[in-house]
Amino acid sequence: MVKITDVARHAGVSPSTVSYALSGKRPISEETRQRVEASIRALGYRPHAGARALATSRSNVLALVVPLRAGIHVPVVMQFAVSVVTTARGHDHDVLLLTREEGEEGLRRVADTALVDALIVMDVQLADPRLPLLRSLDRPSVLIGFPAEPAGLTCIDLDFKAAGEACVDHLARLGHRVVALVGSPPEVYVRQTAFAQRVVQGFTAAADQGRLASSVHPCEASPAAARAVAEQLLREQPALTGVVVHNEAILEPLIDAFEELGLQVPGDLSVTAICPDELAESLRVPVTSIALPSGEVGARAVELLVKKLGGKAVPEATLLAPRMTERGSTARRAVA
Amino acid sequence: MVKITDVARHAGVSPSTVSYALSGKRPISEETRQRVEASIRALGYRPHAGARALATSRSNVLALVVPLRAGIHVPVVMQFAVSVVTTARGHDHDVLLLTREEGEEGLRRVADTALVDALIVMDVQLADPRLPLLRSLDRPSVLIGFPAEPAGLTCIDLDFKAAGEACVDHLARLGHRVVALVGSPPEVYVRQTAFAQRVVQGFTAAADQGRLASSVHPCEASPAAARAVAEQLLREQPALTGVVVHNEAILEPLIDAFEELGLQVPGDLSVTAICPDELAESLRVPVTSIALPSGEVGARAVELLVKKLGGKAVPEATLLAPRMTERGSTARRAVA
DNA sequence: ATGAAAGCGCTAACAT
DNA sequence: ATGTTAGCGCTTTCAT
Repeated sequence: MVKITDVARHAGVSPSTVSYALSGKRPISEETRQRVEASIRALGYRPHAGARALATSRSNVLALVVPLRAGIHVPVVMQFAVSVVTTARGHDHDVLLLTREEGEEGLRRVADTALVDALIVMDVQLADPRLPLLRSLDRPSVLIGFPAEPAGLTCIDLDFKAAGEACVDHLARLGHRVVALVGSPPEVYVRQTAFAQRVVQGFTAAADQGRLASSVHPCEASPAAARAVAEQLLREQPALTGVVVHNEAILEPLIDAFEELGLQVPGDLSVTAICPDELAESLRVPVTSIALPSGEVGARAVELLVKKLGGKAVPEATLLAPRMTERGSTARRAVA
Repeated sequence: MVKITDVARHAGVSPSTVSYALSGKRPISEETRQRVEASIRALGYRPHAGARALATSRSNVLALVVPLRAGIHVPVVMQFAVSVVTTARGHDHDVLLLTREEGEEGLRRVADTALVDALIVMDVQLADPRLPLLRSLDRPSVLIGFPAEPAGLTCIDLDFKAAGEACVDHLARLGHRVVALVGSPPEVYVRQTAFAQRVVQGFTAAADQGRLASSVHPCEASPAAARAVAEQLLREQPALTGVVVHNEAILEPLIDAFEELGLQVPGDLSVTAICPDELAESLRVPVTSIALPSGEVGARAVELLVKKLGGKAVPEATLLAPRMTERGSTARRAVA
């Protein structure tokens, strides 16, 4: 292994000069900088990550904790992870992948051993058991999603409440008076995952304010469950003309079920969703939707973390405004 | 930060005793071990990862290079990654996530800086530009997939050739005489991704040997493309009764298209696939399939790597035998 | 503008 | 069975 002293000898300078030439933390004459850089290339020198971490107490590694449980749409997690890695690399950091299964002990481990400088935690629940730990850790973190008590933590997410509202407002503007929210699987609500709750809040609030009749229906991630919900809605809410779907897995089967039950989308029923744009675009009936901007959230999360690592203050809460794209699945309510 | 000398002082022993108590690399009297462990807990001591890496030249971190390109089924990648992380943790290792976009320079970087001890590379192509680098690196690696020239490398994957054969054999045994393979998007073949090619080889070889008429059809990952292929097959191969699908994204739309075109599955057409079990199970018509065992491949890859790190020899090639599960989508050919 | 040298926290000879 | 100590490779203070 070629080390900094090898480079120093080859360039005829001291190790510290090589170090400073690399970091730019003190002025180096143009001439010696050239010689040092030439030697580095000639010898193929790479600073040893562990040695550097030891000397600087910085590993330049971020931890990313991903969920892998029922009811979470996998491509969203993946896209998020990729965007975190890409953005982190742009700031000279690498990313250590942790699963949620490691629990609090896992977070403590990577933080206390100084394996990582900071942490990004996905899939935050309203009362997340990891919150006290994250508050007490000596390393900064960013949460994806908002817990019930976000004080003292840095959180970022799509503004799901606003997203729920935007869907209802869109439907109301098109003249719809009876709307339903088909949501995530029951376990997601039982777990009190924040984002699912917030959609419900926004949906309900906007419906109440606009004096729409509304109802909420959790739904398992299976075509059969989608079919069941569709049948139930037709039976119990015959006046229904607007549906908001917040469940990637059943968006397509649900629309299929409605059509098989004789309802045209958007002729008889307007459907809008909160889901990744790629999904909304790819369906047989392209769906008007609020984008789930996983890539942007990931990138912003890393940027927040890098700022915190640099000692800069960052806002505790970052809510990304919902962005709606109209596609073919919503239309003005047909007047009977 | 609490360090090993703090623990030593607190326990009234030397730092090396603490170190050895932790590693078990030399005998410690039961009594002092107790004292040391008590002190460790009392102080909440965690060895500094960087310091340890510097002293041992082992970071206990594995690199995982994931693809994120068109034509790759995301859940498979994710499941693989999770299984790698879980298995690695079982061997006291962590996982650094790299995207393929970092290229050879990225691999060289994490290897030469000693950030990682070893590498797992997914989505290997027949003539992968990273192969020479991986051969020359001073750190062990395991490839997921087989390049054209695997000599000197450790590779593991499902035996895709055998999988292609098994599908044809299954169909042949049911009396089918004209079969088609609906494969991955064209770009996957153009890129010469090994596994796609091998399915074609196995499919074709088995068909030729069994004297079945056969044809191969790449297919984009869109319902429209699936529909087009279905129509083309009916038009050009009216005698077709058996289809092998190797393309997760279009398995469901393709079956839908066949049925819309008036073909019952499995009454008129037997369909078998190479795909994750969860997908095959979840369809309206559960599909007879060869499992894509991402979890097992990930776990085995880590185990191979850990063995290599331990200085043990491992086989260059590991081919996982295909495992077929019969579900509702294949049946004996109806005799006209 | 550059060099010398003292750590960073841990492990593993080399003692005893 | 345990202690002493010399590094591991790098950064950064302190000199000059």
